Amino acid sequence: DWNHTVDTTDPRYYKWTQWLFVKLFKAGLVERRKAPVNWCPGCHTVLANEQVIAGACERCGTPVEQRFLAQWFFKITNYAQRLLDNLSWIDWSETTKRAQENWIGRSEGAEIAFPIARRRVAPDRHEPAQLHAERPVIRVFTTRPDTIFGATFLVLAPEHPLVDKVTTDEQRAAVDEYRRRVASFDLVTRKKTDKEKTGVFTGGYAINPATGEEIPIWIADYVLMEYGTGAIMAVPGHDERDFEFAEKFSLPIRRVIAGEGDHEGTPLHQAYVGAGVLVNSGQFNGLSWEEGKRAITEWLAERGLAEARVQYRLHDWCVSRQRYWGPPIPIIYCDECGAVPVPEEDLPVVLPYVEDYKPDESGVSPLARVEEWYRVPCPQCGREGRRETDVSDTFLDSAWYFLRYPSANRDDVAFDPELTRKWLPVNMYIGGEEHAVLHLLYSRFITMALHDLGLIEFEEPFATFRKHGLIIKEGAKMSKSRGNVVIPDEYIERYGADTFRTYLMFLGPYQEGGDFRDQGLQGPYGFLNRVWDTIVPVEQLGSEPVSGELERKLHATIRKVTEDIASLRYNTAIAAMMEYLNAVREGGRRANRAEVEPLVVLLAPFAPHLAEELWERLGHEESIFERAATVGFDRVEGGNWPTFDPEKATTDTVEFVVQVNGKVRARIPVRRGISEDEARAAALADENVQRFVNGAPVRKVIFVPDRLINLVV
RNA sequence: GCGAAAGUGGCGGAACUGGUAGACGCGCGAGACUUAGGAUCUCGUGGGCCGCGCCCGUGGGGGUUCGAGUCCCCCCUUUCGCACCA
Repeated sequence: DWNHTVDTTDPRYYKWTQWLFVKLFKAGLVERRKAPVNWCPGCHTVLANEQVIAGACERCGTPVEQRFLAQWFFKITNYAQRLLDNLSWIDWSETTKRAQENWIGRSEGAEIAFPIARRRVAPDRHEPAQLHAERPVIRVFTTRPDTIFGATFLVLAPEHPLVDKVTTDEQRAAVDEYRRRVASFDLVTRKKTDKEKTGVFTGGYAINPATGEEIPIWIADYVLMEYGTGAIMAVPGHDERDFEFAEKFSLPIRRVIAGEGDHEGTPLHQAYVGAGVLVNSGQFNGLSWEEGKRAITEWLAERGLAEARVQYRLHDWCVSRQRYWGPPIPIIYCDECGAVPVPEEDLPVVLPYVEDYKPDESGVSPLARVEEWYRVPCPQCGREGRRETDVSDTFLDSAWYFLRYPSANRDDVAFDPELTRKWLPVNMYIGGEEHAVLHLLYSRFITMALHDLGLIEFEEPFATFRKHGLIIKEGAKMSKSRGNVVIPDEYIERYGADTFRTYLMFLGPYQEGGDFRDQGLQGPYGFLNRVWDTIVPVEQLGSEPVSGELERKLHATIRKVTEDIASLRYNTAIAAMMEYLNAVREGGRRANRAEVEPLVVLLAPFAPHLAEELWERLGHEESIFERAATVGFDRVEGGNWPTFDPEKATTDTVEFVVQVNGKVRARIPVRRGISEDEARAAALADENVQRFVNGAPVRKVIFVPDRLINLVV
């Protein structure tokens, strides 16, 4: 519907994107904070986690670095549990749901406090004073509190804020050197799982709250600052990564879980991560690991040293970008009032025209170079203020666009409540799988947030989501560098849009994509031409009604096409129409009008131009698309061609396959609803069957209603 | 490493809840019509003995069943997600 288009770069659209930002800001769902963020050196901007694909920028493919910067975040993590829970009832493809599930990454465990020990004193040194006073703690997150008696050391992420505090003078140089090295890696290098473990000892110790032992504190880059607390208790006996680390640096490995056939002294040649019973764990010995988890967490919690906790892998959505293109973030900074949202009546904040729009290495947004634009008074106190010069992520634009369509022509509201109630949520959404954790996740979050603000009545934007497949060319992924990109215009010029479109639907299952081959266009091209040749000139069409086998075939085709369209099986829908046309043209006979008219209607969604033209030539005033919208075997109202009706359209007889000892020997017409005995008699009456039974006694009859009779002799 | 999906003619792909494997299309072969055709039409087209017919055939091996592309177990291969997430 061309009267309802949206353009996210139009100020009349992004005004409402900014409005949305302000709404969420006022609801406490937006926050500016300093945090480790992904920096793309190619685009000169920060990126959200979802936009880092295998360590590289989603747009340009440059490996991403980590930087510690103040940025705007949407608190999507507040919705982690709901985003996860709702997956159980929305009708989405399993793979997409699983991708979101993995991305949200819920794990249950405990956060445990390990008090930092007084520094072990070398004989000729004094303890530094600052470590005595408070006994600060290192908090770790673990999913295996049951293994705490086996925690023989701690590992901090190199960026962990307590690293300085625990590092001793002797180790200072080594620690600093290691941290520098890690900082120089991009994320691809850092997160490689196959590289050897590295790390250094800080010189500091912590107290294992379960055993009371002093255990060494290390830093290593396999511990990530952005997950959990950025620190782990290492249990080498029961964690593969910790085991590898302990082996390399000769740290103690202790068994605290005994699997089947193990006892407390069974040596560990690799981490044992399976189920089992607690050993070497004091009063908890003998508990199963599941019981152990609960009991140990409770025991530590009583002493204020632990807390059961759910951890998500999902992070808050970093929405600031240092690009030029994008809606300016509608915030004004004021020395007195802080970050003040732009009042709704002042929206949109229009992107200024600039000559030099390219971001640079400095990390400062291009808008920060436009002083006359960013210098504005504070909307609250009127004193000198400064606009936020970052723009918002373009994924924010698309996270709510579906709400805008019905209200696209309204400048007074983002989306009209009445229209929204009428048209949304989206019934069927079809898109690429690559958006599983980008667009689809963001849209769900925004929808939930708007729901909670009372602005819409539903909390899931897309009732049904289906992914489309990827189309490859001659067996290879299309790419500009390979020079095998399909340019539709070239094909449309040669074969027409109808052929091109029909071929795309025909070349494979829609949800799996397929292989685009130039020669393949011949099929649909010939088919559509044959449709034309069969119908034109219309004066020569016969006027008899559809009858006999062809009538059955027509009903079956209407049904199949209808069902296949609904289930996105376009390739078989088209095949069914081809089959039907072949039957109509069988032996070069003249087609009847009643035989071809329904075909034109069925074809309309695939070859609209052809169908429209033929429909007109067949003498119809009414648009084919109005007609097509009413077709369907459960939705036909009137109409002048036969329609499929499961009650009426069935015939009395049906062809049975007759097998003798499992081999097909005959096909016989049999009345519907026949009994097993009657079937047996009918089958035995057949000459061919008699030949194979050859007088032998029938020991068993296998009877599949409406389908098959198998005589076992 | 974890998870998921998929392996069917020369090719893209059909086959509903187990019931004549290869629909439909491409390609190929033969023929017709044509001055000609890369247009159109007709017929043929999984493999083998190439004769009715029979035998063998859905990645490999086993199993369940009267009957398996379809269900179960093991293996192989490919593709796609996630990936040092504690």
